[in-house]
Amino acid sequence: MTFHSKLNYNSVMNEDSKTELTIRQHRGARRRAKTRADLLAAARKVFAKKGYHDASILDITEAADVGVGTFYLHFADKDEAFNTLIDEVFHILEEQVITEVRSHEAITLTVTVHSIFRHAYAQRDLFSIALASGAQVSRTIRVEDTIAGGLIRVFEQVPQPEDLQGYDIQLLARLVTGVIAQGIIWWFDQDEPGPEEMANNVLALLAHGLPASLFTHNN
Amino acid sequence: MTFHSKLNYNSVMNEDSKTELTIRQHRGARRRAKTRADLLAAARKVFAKKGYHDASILDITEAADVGVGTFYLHFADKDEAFNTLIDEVFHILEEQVITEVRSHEAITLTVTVHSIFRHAYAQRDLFSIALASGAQVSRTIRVEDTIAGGLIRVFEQVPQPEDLQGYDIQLLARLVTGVIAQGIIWWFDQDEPGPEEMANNVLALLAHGLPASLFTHNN
Amino acid sequence: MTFHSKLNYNSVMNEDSKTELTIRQHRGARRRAKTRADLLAAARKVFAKKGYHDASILDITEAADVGVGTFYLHFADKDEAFNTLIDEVFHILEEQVITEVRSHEAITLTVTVHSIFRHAYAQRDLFSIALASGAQVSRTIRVEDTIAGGLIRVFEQVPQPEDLQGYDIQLLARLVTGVIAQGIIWWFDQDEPGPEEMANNVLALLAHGLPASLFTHNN
Amino acid sequence: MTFHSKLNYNSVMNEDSKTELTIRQHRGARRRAKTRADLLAAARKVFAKKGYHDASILDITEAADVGVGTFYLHFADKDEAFNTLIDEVFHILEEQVITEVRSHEAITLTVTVHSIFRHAYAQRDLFSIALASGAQVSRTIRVEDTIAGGLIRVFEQVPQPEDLQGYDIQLLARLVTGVIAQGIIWWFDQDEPGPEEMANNVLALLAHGLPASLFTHNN
DNA sequence: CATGAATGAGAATTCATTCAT
DNA sequence: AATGAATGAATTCTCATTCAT
Repeated sequence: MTFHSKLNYNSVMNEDSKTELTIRQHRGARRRAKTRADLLAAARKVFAKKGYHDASILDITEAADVGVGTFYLHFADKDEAFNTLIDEVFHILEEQVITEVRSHEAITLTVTVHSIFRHAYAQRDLFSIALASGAQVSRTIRVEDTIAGGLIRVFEQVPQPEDLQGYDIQLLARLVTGVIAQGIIWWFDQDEPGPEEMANNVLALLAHGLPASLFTHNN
Repeated sequence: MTFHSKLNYNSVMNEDSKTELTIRQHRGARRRAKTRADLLAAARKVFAKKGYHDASILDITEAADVGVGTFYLHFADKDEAFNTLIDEVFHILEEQVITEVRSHEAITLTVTVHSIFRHAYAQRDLFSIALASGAQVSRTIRVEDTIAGGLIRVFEQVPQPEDLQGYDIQLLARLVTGVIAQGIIWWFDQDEPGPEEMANNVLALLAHGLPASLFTHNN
Repeated sequence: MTFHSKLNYNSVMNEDSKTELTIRQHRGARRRAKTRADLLAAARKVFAKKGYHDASILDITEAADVGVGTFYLHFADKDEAFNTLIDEVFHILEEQVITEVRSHEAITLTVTVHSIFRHAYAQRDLFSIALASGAQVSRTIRVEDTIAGGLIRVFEQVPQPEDLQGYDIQLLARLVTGVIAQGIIWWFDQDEPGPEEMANNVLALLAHGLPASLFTHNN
Repeated sequence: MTFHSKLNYNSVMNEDSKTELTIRQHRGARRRAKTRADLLAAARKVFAKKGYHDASILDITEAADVGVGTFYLHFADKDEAFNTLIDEVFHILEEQVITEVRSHEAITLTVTVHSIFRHAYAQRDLFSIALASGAQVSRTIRVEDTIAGGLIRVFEQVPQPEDLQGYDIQLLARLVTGVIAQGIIWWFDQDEPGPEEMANNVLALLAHGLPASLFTHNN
């Protein structure tokens, strides 16, 4: 888990800070980071269990075993905590997918989709909240945007760009995102199939489409 | 808009009811139905604007220009008003899709998808709420269930069932639902493309899938 | 049941009232009285079941099978309906006790107490409400006042007034009322013993008091 | 007033708590206890003035000069506050009566009744509410039960049990409770006579009963 | 830094009462 | 006279947020 971006938060120091003080601050900073991590872990648990709206700050602070006021020392409000949580997971998703994809010779949908599902399955709890409550929380970067963004990057690197001619890339990415999102939502209630098989299902659909007989009616 | 199912509410009449009584009852019932319709219209507007959770009963009654108490004369709580709204639209969707599909020689995905998008586009506001808040409201029949249900019916009537062999119909229906849902969600922020073109986009994806070059990396 | 005191309520007549009109009014008056009686009967039932505060006007009008508005045609508010009910029962109590007592040669506590319990047992439902809710309703003549009043009359007619010398008649009447009231309250939960035996119990206590051994400690 | 049972609320302390911590905790706990006491005092005043049903939470918090929400920090609802109040007084009554009675050679009605009235007079306000509203509040241990319970204990310790033969002890205790309760209710409106004289009146009635001339009519 | 008692705005809900028909 | 739809004041209760310690 990485909180580095937040750690300098309070690092503006008192003018009379001495070496000793610096050490103290380090201790404080460490404690602070620990508390913050506790809060985020608790928030995740609580959000997953109760959903965004029914989760109260008290729920979270109790789960984190800290005082109510402490929450506000780390987050401006519930929104911020939620967004932090979501952002975190998505940054990891992005990084991980990028890394995994890079380790292959080319960026293909196959690799990307597998990678997404693998990560989403491991983090089912958060993805549930994100997909269920995302639209409710104003400032949230919608999960779908992240996925769609990843897909667009894949589409743009297609070897024969003419293959995608005629498609509205943006819309296309969205529609494909829909398939993937539903795959993840499927895990709300059931754990089967696992990520690899799920990816295969989705890829099969995306690769060949549905049987022609569903679209026309020849007699 | 049809509230017919509710209009008989007060129409059970005493056998010995006189013309005068009948008129009286009618006036009351008519007023009642009008108020109910106003409330539903207001609820629709408010839900669309603020989302399920941030809409308060007061918001709704003010938009409907009735007293707070009046709301509770017609609905037990916010949930019930919301569900009424959703149910209504979905019953109409179902009926309309079924009717439209029937008027064709065979039930094809083509017809179904076009029909769904046509209806959803006309009712974009409600579909937004339904797709965004659905998961938040316990009793709601999730929109996705309705769509998936319709798709399953289509799948089951495919002329050559062997074409779908190997597919998990339930999951498949879900995944396809995802594409359609994202198509509708697309209309959250923009009005283009219209329903027919949207349907065509979706159908193209579903019929042929994505270009093979996206999946493999031949050199 | 006597509503005579209320029946002239609306009897101020239009100047142009004709004989025919009078007849019509009679019909109206009869109908009016019937509705009023229905409402009182319903109120009694509802008050007995739910208590004063939890009984709503709607409860009463529904039980009486009339419209809500009708209630206000007969009573100014809930209080008035309640008080009417109580007053009625107490007037009957008074009349009945007076009649019964008169039929005996002399007014004795024995006769009075038996008479009170007989009546109270028959009307347990109303007495319950009166004793339980009486203090809650501002304008109500408290039940205890009625009983105490009756007792005072008995005390004042005692053949040898010197027997009561030293007693504060008012307070004494109250204290005795307490015994009787508790006898009635006893019937909240149980129906045994019946009125005659209850009266005997109370009279035994009032006649001889409790055994002396309870008061002193001789060894 | 003793809130001791609640005072240890926050006093469970970390073993490694330092002096500083102890003080901090004490301050919080002290403030909390003070607020709670304020609320109870205010509730007492408000209940006494308006009765149970007409007292609103707002009335109480305004009288206590705290925010509305604060009430709910200390009591689940109006019922709980009311019951707390009643329980408190009755536990004190019980303890006090028991103590006083013990200090005498034997448990006699004389001592018990005097003790009850002495306490009830000092707490007239609360006893009023308790006797007037008791039946309205579901969970309340009815005041009468407490008094009756005390009396039963006295009756059971009578030196010559055969003296009470033929009496239904339960009912008898209730009836006697009625006398005592009416004595207390007498103080609703007037302050005279004081507790000792009141007790004497009641004891006189209970010891010797009423003059025989009230019961029979010999000429 | 951490705490948790206190706060009060805001939400839901009820119900006595009015009034057009 | 009767009706019942509509009203809105009043009440309970919750919870994000503040702040003294």
